[in-house]
Amino acid sequence: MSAGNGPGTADIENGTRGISVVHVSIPNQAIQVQPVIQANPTVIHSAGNYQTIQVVRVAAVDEDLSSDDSDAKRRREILARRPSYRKILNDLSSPVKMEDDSNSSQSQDGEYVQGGTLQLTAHGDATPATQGLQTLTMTNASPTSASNSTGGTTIVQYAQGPDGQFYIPVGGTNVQAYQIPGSLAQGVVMTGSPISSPQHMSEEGSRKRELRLLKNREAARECRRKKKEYVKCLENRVAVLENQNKTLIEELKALKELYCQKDA
DNA sequence: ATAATGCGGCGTCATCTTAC
DNA sequence: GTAAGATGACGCCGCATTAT
Repeated sequence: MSAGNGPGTADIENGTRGISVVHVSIPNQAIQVQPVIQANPTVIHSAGNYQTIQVVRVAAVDEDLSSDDSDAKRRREILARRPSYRKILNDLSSPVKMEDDSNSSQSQDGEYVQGGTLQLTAHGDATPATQGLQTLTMTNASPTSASNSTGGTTIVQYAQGPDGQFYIPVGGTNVQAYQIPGSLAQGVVMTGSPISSPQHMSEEGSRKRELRLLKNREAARECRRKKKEYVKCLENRVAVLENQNKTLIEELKALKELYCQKDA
């Protein structure tokens, strides 16, 4: 859909689940861009003499969708779960690429940093580590992680004993038994005795659980970070639209005055 | 000084989404 | 269909601010 009224144009793309992405193009001279908005390339794309902003439109609960039963169902779906931030950001055609496991994100100063899901990379000699600690790098893990962190990258130290178990130091002094299943530790060559007995099975189960919790912990942190970023993005859009609204109101006022003068 | 309150972050669980 | 990732919901905790 496209609407061209006066100096500006608007295109609406139907997104998923009641979300529409509205592309609004208005002349450069009709918009004053605040620095904070310019710092966020997801908001404004410049095309010649026009600035294009995108407005996410989320259908209100009672809006339009309530026309029939299928719409009611759709509405329930919307209420049940909003689309993921990844999806929303993709819909916005944002430079914030959320592709597969290589999510990107925006840092506080507007710079985009590489981020994403837990990515384990082995460093050093991955042979049985009775000779010392090995490290795993977790890309874009939270700085508040229990492990050592440097600017979005968390280093997890571990040691592998002669029994094939991996040990992760806890609190710098304690060493907690922790075996990383081979299928889950990407890029890490796992050695160790085969696990078959019921006791080993239960140990394996609890280790799997621990690993799942660890990964989910990291995922939750990442999700919160993305959510904050998303909210920040929306706030920026609000600022843009308020500014645009103000400018248009002033323009309208000026045109009215001009018209009245001409009429008198 | 201390209780009350609000806020933000965290860990976990359950469930949904996505990729294969 | 399944495994792994993403995210909403919940409860907990620590910290800052405010009221008493």
